[in-house]
Amino acid sequence: MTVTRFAPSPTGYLHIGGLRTALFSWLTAKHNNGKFLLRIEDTDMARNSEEAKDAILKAFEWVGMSYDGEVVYQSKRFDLYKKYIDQLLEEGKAYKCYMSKEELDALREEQMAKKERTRYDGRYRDFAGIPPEDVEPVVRIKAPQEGTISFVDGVKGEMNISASEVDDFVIARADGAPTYNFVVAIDDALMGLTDVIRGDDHLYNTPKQIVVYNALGFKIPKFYHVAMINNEQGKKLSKRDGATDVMEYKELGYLPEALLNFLVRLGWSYGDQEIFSIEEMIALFDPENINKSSSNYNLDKLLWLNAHYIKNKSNTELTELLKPFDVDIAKHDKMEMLLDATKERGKTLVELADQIKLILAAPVEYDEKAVKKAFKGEAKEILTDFIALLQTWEKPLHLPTDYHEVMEKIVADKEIGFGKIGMPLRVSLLGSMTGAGMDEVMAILGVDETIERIERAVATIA
RNA sequence: GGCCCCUUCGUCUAGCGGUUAGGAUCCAUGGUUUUCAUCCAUGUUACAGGAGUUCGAGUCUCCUAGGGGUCACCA
Repeated sequence: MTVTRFAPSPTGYLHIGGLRTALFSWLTAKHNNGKFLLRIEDTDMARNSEEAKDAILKAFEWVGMSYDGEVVYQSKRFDLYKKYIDQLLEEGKAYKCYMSKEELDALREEQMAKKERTRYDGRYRDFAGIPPEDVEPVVRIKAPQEGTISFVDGVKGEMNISASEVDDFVIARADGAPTYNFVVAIDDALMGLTDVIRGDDHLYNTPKQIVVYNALGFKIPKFYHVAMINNEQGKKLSKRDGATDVMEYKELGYLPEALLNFLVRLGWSYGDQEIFSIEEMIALFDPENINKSSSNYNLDKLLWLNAHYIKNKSNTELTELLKPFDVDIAKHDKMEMLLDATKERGKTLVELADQIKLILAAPVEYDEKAVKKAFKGEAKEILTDFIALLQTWEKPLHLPTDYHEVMEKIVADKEIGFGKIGMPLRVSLLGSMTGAGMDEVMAILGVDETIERIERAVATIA
């Protein structure tokens, strides 16, 4: 059975790039009817935070990616790691290193001066003498001293790393706490991982982890190293480039399905297809098709996808989604009409909410440019006549088409173009030059409110 | 600096030895619309550079350039 995982360290919010690797892992598991596990990498007590962990879990909840079983916390598994450290020590596959920090620093400086790669020189690997008393030892694992460590990466292809690139790295700190590369290998093995999909930045951890797998006799999973997401300029994504925290997207009015659709197409594709429902992603995703090269974040595409998903949401769903954006129209008797008139005009829920607010609340001020363009010439006269026409209209005024008839009448009577009445009317009702169709707006407002708004506008025209 | 990875329209990408190098987004233009948006149509724009292999190279090899990753008792 396919088992994948996402293993964040709780040092901050869930990053957009992290969400993509999580998505790839999740899709791989779902596609194969396997399991997707979540593990919190909190071995570094000094840098962890409970809030960060909660924030990550919350982000997962928002996008709807569910994990199987219980969340695994590495901080609760120290006894287990200790057992393996002792085992390796006993088997002679690991050893205590009494090198002090000062000595290590000196070694590094020397290597850097000689422009060599900085690496531990293995001085305690076969140490049999009397250890210095004032140094708490770390435990180092014996890495192969010659040859190459090879593995097939599902994204990068065949990888061959020279043994000289991997030194006898620390698996237990002086205080006994295990280190990252050690516990990752153990947990991935014990949790039954078959496929490890993670960021490109872990590529060089892989040979180290393979050393651990081999020392402990664990089965090595398949690795996939996914390239980074850069900003539009191809540089590392930073907060200056817009939202990097997944939850910010929620606040900015993005739909999780749009964000996921956007992310899945960064580094992966299925022919020419752009729109993927969650079900389609699951059905079609294959990590073997992940691109080798890094991709750039592109807001235009996200916006386009978001608009697409908003347009295709039902009005009922939309009323719920709009609530956090100060628009509660669940009980509005013209709810359907309101959304039909606006849902194609907002690329985000924020924009959609703004459109609706424009209709719900009478304008307190009129857009300056709009006034200049619309409230001029015979506008005042036309609007006044329009009010009169509405007041004396004998047919029912309920539907947009009803109001359209009134518009047609005034256009015919006064022999003017639609624009002559449309523009001043729009500014009168919404205070702006753009927005929903007039017929719809009037039908939503009703005759009384419509007339009131026009009267108020007329009063401002000199 | 050592080691490793990457490079097709501005951006996301298709392509897997023979294509007028395709799609999407963006932008522009036109149509629809009382405005805006939607929608539809049309258009501009790409194989980083250089050698080779081959009858033929975006696709294979090498070199150069550019970009990125990594070298912790951090994850």
